[in-house]
Amino acid sequence: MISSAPDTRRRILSEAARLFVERGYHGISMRELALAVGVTKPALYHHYADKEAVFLAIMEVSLASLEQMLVDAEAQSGIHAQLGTLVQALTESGTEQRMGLQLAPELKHISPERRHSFEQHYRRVWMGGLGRMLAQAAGRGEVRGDLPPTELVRAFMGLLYPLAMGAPLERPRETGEALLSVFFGGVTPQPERP
Amino acid sequence: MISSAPDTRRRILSEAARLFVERGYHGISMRELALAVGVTKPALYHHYADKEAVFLAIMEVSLASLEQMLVDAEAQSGIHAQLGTLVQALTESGTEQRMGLQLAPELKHISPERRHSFEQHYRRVWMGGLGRMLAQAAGRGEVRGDLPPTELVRAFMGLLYPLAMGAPLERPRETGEALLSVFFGGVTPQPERP
DNA sequence: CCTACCGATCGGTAGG
DNA sequence: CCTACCGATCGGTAGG
Repeated sequence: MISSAPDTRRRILSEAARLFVERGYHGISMRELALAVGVTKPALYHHYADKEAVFLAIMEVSLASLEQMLVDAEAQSGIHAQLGTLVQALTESGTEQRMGLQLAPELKHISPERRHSFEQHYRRVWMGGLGRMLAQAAGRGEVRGDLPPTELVRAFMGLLYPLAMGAPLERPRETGEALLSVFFGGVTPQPERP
Repeated sequence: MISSAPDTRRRILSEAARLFVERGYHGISMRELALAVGVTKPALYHHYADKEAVFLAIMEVSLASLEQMLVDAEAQSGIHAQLGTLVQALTESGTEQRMGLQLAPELKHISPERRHSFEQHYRRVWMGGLGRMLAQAAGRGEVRGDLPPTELVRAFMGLLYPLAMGAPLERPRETGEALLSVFFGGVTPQPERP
């Protein structure tokens, strides 16, 4: 006889992530989540201490997924291949992997102690990882050195925003390539460069 | 004897905007809002039919402000001056004018009919205005013609994202200029261009 | 004493 | 614009 606990936990996180993205942290109740999963509400509390624990578990899983994307990207050589790999991973990944980015603004609803702890982790992994890649690229002369790495990270994260947020894109791959092309080359025409 | 109703309405929107940005649509109650404004809860309902009406009133005011920024920007000649004017207006404007951008994701909590009506208005004014400016610039050869205007708008709105969202920036003017510089020139070094 | 739940209800608060 | 409330639902927990 096999325990179904791990599967139940997985289904809780999957349904909760979908509902949190759709309606926000305060937009769903533990009752609705329980109904969507197909268990009773007290059963949710058996698996997760409270609503915040459910939310933070989703964020941790998603952050681990983003971290893996960063590792795969950094294994490439050259900033073009690295960010291309990252953008491709983001556009090809299911909704689940992007949810960390989509749900990040909802962290404001989590109690300060738990929020700050996770935010530290998030910033270190995600913004830290991007910052490292861009700073090393600047060191190799592959990107402009006149802008602080912070601003480069900001610009790149801004360009990634349409890939993660809002309604699903019609042609995510093409949009990803277009955004990356703007990030590297800008929108000013450059007849000299083919 | 002067009626204080207009002032009360203004204060309701001001406090509500602050609270909605801080804690999200479902994160504040009409009781909290009444307390913050210094009126009773039923008094709120005297001025606005319901919670959604308060939220949508904030969005309409903010969209009118964004529309004025677009008008001022379009009066400039050349896409550089136009977007520069727009970014400067965004970074110099108080928090109030940016709230339409910050609160846009919270529209998902508004009932479909009222939401769709506003979203149409929003898209026509904001994305439509940006699209018009960028398409005309492409027609003048000031921006790349190989990317669809939709993608150019997406890229620009993505770059604007850090200006509006998240914690207030330390040096908004410099960040605005850096983001605009990436939008126009990209991050690839161009030794030939001074 | 464990995992995996159940039906019922707690004290408070939501929008109106 | 107030006091005084409503139907319902909120996040979380009781005993078994």
